[in-house]
Amino acid sequence: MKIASFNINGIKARIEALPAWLDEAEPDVALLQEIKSVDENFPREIFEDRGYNVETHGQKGFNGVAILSKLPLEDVSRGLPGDPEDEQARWIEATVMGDKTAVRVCGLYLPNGNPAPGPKYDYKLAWMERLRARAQGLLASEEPVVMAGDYNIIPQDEDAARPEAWRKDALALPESRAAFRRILNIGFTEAFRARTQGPGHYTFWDYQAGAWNKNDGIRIDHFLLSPQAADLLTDCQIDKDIRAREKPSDHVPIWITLDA
DNA sequence: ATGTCGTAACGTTTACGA
Repeated sequence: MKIASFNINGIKARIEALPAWLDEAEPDVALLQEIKSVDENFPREIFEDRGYNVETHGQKGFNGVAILSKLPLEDVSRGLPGDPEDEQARWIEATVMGDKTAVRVCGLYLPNGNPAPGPKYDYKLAWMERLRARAQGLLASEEPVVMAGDYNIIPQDEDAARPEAWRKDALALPESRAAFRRILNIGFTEAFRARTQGPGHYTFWDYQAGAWNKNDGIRIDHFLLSPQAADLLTDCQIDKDIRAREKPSDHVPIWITLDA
């Protein structure tokens, strides 16, 4: 089972590039972030024509997540538990029925949190605590669980080309990194680091200041696996080349394969 | 020179979020 995560930065803007990548990469499941569309306007037919089931959780203008799956989906749930007041569309989960095993798949768009300190940073940290609580609950199922998306977290200095430039940024502040590690510490495995060590691996390059041409990137899109999912992990890669194409997102896809 | 995008709206330009 191939599961990909891709922050597309607007479905309208990616209406050509996204299907082109899907046709090449052929993920069984694609978790999308920043669809920037209400559910009614999401162009589901483009994906249904390719054999995908489409589940969206959108809002007007910003945020928004979606699951595309060629495998059957069950028990779709929208919104991260823990705050009924939270209007932001950043979380969707569903059970993917694999040939051998069912996998609980969660797609997430974690708040950016800048500027820090401030109310946006407080929201980010509170959201991460809700994420930890949900992760704890999912662990209890003792089933394969995958939580993937744009975490807006640079886990370590080696995950940025210029770590000093991010020192005071919400993506890299010690409190942000600690909140991310708290989720790892309850028993989740970061798939990319389970298979690849060392610096120079990025999933995001800013549109500004020629960041792509200078390879001035950061690694902020991640797959976290429960122990039962980590047992099934066979690969994890970043589709870096996508960033050099016409009208790219500022993020590139990251994907895993599971023996499921 | 905060240098780029994408989206929305009291829109042919500005504000906001990233």
